[in-house]
Amino acid sequence: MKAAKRKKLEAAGWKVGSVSQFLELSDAEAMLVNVKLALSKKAKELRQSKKITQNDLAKLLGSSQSRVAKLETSDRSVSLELLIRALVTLGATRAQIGKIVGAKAAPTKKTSASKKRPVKA
Amino acid sequence: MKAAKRKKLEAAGWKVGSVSQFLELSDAEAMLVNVKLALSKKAKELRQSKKITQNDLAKLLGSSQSRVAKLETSDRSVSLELLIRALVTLGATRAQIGKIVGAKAAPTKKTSASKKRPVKA
DNA sequence: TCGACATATGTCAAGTCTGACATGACGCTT
DNA sequence: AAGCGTCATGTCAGACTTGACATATGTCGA
Repeated sequence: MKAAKRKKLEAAGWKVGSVSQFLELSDAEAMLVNVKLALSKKAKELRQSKKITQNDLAKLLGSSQSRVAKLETSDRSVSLELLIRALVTLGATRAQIGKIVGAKAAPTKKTSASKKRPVKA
Repeated sequence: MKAAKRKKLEAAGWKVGSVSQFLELSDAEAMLVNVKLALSKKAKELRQSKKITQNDLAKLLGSSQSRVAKLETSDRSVSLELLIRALVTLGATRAQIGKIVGAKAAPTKKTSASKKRPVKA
């Protein structure tokens, strides 16, 4: 990296160096995990309050019971998009979803050993 | 679908039938498009306010300039996840992101002919 | 106990997203 | 004009996500 560029980045508030990228990424990653957790929790609550089964919701979503189950247990294999589609389908408004996303994570409840990466062994 | 089940769903507020699923899905889909638009707009603003280039951000994200460009132009091929990673990396807080997600869509500005699906021709 | 239902977990083929690369367009500075 | 920096767009192999299915576990009432 050229000195001029480095200077520019530092001026913008970056600690330039290989460490920075790593830290920023884990920040974002951790944040995403929390958001997903909150969203899936809400999805489960909403579905249950509507008194419909995972299978019912799956049909409304054009998906399957197993995916809805994974959705509600925050399985690694569910995307943010699916989570939000589920919430909207369950009647959540954009404002409500925004509120969940914006809410600070609850004071680190023992988030039992989150499993490691091998989505595809 | 058995009558009992249908009754249960209707009680929960669903118009049961093939139409319902379709409507719910396009609802969710449209909402997601709007949210993505808002997020990418914000990402571009944030990056520019930090006076860094797409390439700089790409490095911080562990991605590439082209993907950041697609990100900022709301290309169909960018996920919500990437958008949010970018925002966090740019320093946005969870609350700020939640606010964007929750904000109602601006009164339908002429969203010039959004291209059709062939992500992969 | 059995059967029906609801939910959880594993697997997989098919579809989607990603980083990387190539290239094009535009504006500046030299 | 040529070179450079910045951003946009197309393409592709590899990684990830999805719906579907099989199967396991738990619950409840007959």
